[in-house]
Amino acid sequence: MIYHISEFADKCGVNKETIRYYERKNLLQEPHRTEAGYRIYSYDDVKRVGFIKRIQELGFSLSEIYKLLGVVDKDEVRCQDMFEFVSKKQKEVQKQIEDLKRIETMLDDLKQRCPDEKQLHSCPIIETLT
Amino acid sequence: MIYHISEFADKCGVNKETIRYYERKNLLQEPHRTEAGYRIYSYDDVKRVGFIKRIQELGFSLSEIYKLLGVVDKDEVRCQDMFEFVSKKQKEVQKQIEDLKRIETMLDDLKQRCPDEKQLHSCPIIETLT
DNA sequence: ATAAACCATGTACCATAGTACACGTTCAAG
DNA sequence: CTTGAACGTGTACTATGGTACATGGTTTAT
Repeated sequence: MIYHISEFADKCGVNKETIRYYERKNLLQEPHRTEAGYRIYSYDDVKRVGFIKRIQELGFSLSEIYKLLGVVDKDEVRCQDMFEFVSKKQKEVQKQIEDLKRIETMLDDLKQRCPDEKQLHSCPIIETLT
Repeated sequence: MIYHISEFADKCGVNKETIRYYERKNLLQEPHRTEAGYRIYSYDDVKRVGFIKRIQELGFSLSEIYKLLGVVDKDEVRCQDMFEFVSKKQKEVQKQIEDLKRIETMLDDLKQRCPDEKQLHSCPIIETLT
């Protein structure tokens, strides 16, 4: 199962320019090419882009993702200090979860103060949070 | 307790250009001015910027924050559809929490595979996640 | 009364994460 | 064997969220 760039981008749910962009940023290795120079992708590449998009949504920057992918690519250089990197990121993630839980509560309170389910007024919740 | 822009920005922990930027983006209302036109801020403004920065870190965009602040500002227009907006955002936040928990686990597993606490190799974890 | 420090406005610039476009080549169908 | 879709490269442009700077007015301390 191999794909050219358009089909590949479709399978990944991204624009094909994004694929070329990820290649420039080294998130995707140089793909194999046809005789004519057309890029060729495999299903593994689809999974890789899926991973990128998923953790990107969770607030990882592309350069952080590049670092993390060092593990997948077994790259000595990027794997240096991976333990520290992962530990630091984990702390961030834990804090983020705690904060999001508080935001969830805030949003809940905000909804509760919405008598006609259309308008919200004189809400002290956000001030409480500040 | 009133502040000019530099002291105000310091109290908020942001650059003073950021304050002017937030003003342009209507996240901060036009401040009062001195005779000479200098901006004047209060402690309430500090709390407001604090709120903005805090929920921004949690993945809210400035335009979402602008919308949310409609509640604080008791702005009829921005409060329209606030219930729907808040409900939608809440679902997003819940999903984000779930995803972050999975990422936390992934990071944990990643650390566990780090025998000398310095290097990580041949890790199938990320593939599991993809 | 003059320099330093601060403020104003406006515009330019930066990074991140793409997206679009121009221009040329290749492939596949009619 | 030509025409159109898909591909290649390179460069420009977009949005978001700022940051920096040029130019000029204001305030304060000496």
